[in-house]
Amino acid sequence: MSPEDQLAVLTRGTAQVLSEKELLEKLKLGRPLRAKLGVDPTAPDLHLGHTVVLEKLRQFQELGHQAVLIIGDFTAQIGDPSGRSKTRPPLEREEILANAETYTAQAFKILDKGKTEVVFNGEWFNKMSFVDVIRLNSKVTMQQMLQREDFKNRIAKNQEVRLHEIQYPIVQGWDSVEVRADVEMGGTDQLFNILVGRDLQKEQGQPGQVVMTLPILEGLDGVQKMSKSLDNYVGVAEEPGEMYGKLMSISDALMGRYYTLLLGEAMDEGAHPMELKKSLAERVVSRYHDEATGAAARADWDTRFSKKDLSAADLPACDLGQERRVIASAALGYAAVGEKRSNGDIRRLVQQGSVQLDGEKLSDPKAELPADVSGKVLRLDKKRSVRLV
RNA sequence: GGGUAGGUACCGAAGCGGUCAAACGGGGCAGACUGUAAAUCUGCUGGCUCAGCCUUCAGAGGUUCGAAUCCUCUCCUGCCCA
Repeated sequence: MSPEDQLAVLTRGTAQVLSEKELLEKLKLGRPLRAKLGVDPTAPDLHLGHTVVLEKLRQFQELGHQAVLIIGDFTAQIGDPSGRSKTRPPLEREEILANAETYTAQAFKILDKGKTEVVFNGEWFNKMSFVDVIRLNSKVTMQQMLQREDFKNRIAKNQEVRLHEIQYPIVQGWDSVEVRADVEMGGTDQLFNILVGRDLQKEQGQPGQVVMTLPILEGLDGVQKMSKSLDNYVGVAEEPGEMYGKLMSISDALMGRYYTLLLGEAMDEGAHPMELKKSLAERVVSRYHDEATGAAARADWDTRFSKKDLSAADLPACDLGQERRVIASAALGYAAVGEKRSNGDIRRLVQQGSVQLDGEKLSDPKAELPADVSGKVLRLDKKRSVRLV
């Protein structure tokens, strides 16, 4: 593919590219470009928000370029302040390594493993002496760091900014020098960090990397960015039903965004919003599982929620044993779906009519279930139900 | 280092000796309505063997019949000055 055509593909869907002209020049070099993406293994699950940028990296691979995936095992110990209004807690080393493992496994659902160079940035940072660190710091000015919006805002609001946080962009930037990146991509919140990398490269006599940012995907709440720590995400490794259900819960206003950023296409405004949402959910599930699973998730959802027919749905089994007290039974139900709830929580759900046996509200916490419950469906809340054994 | 303002539940924020498991707002959860959307109304939102009991208001002591509220020390944060 000609450099011009490649440029058209690569810039599609991006938030900004600094600059397209430079990217074109690099493409004309005729060698595979080194396209860098840094990920922070702060939690084990990759979610749809990450896929926006991973899909872009895959495009680079498809065009014959070299993907360089940097696992920020070192940076995760600092905590990226990007987009944060608070200091992020750093992680324990073992936790980070375990997370990194799951992370890469999931990233290869999108990336071509054979064409991806995976590096841990601890490789170089763990070897640095304190003098090296000070020297690295000398390449950047305080004023540059203070230009950054997150810091500016926090300072304006009298919130703390700790010194380790201003190291983060410098450290991430140095990664670009180490891997000699030609292009670095990231969410729009990474603009500052990526620019620091570009400056550091120039400082070291390398050509500066092209900066490519991609729009940030809003989380299920439709307001804040999708993030593990805000628990508003859909993980790429999640169960089909879970994934489908989460996608169905997004607001109509959000759907258009998901269509463009996840499916890479414009949403058909004419169709019924619910149809659009079902189709979005089905396609995303299909992508991370397979077509048949996507269709099955949709069919299951239809019986469970559209037809409200829980009896036919595929539910987790739950053996109550001799237990018949309502609260204790519901607690066993939650255990069966892998959730922990306090008795107070459950009592509340019962009193408010959320807990139901075959569609009948069990609103008295002191009542007991009938002796024979086998085959009956115990509904716990909107999303969770179990089949009693 | 000096001065000063603070540290209350998931977050923000009242309370400043008893009637405080702690107002109010946000968030979250549930019910009604629905398309597991939005909007709206209602309820709940520390734990438990739940009409009662237990553990909380940065931490440790103390005063008091009684402390989130008063005193002492400690830790932490903001702001101003150096």
